[in-house]
Amino acid sequence: MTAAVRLLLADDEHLIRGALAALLGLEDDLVVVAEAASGPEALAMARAHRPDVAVLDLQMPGADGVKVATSLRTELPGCQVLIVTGHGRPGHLKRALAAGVRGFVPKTVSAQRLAEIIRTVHAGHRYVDPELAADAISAGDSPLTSREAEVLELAADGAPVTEIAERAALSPGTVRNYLSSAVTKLGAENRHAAVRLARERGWV
Amino acid sequence: MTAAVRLLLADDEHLIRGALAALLGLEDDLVVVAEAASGPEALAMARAHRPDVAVLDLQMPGADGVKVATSLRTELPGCQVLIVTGHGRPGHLKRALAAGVRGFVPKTVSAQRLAEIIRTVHAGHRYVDPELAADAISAGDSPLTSREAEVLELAADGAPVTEIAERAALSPGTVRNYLSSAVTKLGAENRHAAVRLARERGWV
DNA sequence: CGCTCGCCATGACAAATGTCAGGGGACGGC
DNA sequence: GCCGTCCCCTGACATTTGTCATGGCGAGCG
Repeated sequence: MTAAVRLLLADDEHLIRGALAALLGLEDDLVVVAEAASGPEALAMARAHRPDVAVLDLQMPGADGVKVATSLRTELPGCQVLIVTGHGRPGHLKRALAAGVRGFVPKTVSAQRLAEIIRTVHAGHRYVDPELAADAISAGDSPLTSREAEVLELAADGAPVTEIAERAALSPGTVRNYLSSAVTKLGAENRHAAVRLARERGWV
Repeated sequence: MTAAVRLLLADDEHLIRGALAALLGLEDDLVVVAEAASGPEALAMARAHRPDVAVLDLQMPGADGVKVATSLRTELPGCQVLIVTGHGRPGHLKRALAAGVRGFVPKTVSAQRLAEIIRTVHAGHRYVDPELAADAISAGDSPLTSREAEVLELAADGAPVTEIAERAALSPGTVRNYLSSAVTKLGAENRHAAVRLARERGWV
């Protein structure tokens, strides 16, 4: 018989992580060798235990799942990464795939299904939740240029133009122009609605 | 021996709900009699199965945990409500307690601990996570009047004043006055930052 | 009864923001 | 080399905001 798949579980919600560990541990061919509650901790655990598959939550303190995946890609090329997320936004999926993530599923799947997906990913295949994939495709690519996205992000917390200009080392007029074009491209009423839209689509 | 505590589990994330059901089911004195993935479904399940304790996620499609709790309070007075939440904001705790919720815990607790808390709540006691309680106390009460909060909420999606005025059936000038006073009270830079602050503190 | 407070409104002014029309420079593709 | 695109800026303008002063109305309270 082949050895069981060694898993790393990372999620900041102890309740979920523990429950998941217990359920996945019931499968004969899966074994949880490490758990982590934050991004940095996940990295440390991965280095120490060298799992076959890392199951990462997208939103974690310290470093999010995609960042961790990026680091793992170079440090442990043999370790496949599977991202699990509560509310998946189209842009996140794109970023995740770009980071070399092999699987991307919402938390609405059952544990049974997750176990299957883990096996799929471990076998070298990819798995992306069909619904999330459809969202990502229909949402399309971000129409924003990098500067537009950057300025929009700085505008996210409601800061006035002058402050954004300072933080971006741009002239206030330029900031307003970028903001204006971003708002137009997104079809929003104003920059704040634009920020919301961009966030929803995962473009910031 | 006494009969086992009958539980209703409601959470839109199947992964968590299933895992939780499995883990809590392992306890001798707990039995999961119903599961739901949305607010309305939770209500229907509660009516059908009349559980002793309802374990509700705070954020669910349809109706959030607090709304469900309010309905349950009148329909099934014998059913104690325990709210579980990912990221607890101070105001939510306050609203929950006002709705007659008996327990309020973050998802960072372990399943073991949750089982104990369920027993505590079923025994007629209350339980609030110490950390969340501290946050709620230090954050204090909302300084906003009801109209200020209402207008601020309508401003949340970045709508212009005229639109807010329309939706609130107020004059645009009045809206600006309320917004202005809310911004002042919260010590924010502008209304959008104010919305963020109020959200963080759970005041909207 | 007078007081305070929340509620709703108006009008006016200053400041911030959204929009438009420009113009230069860099860089890659045809 | 020319063209398109993105980058960065300027200046001017209309619109939207934030802020303030002011007033009327009703409810709760000493």
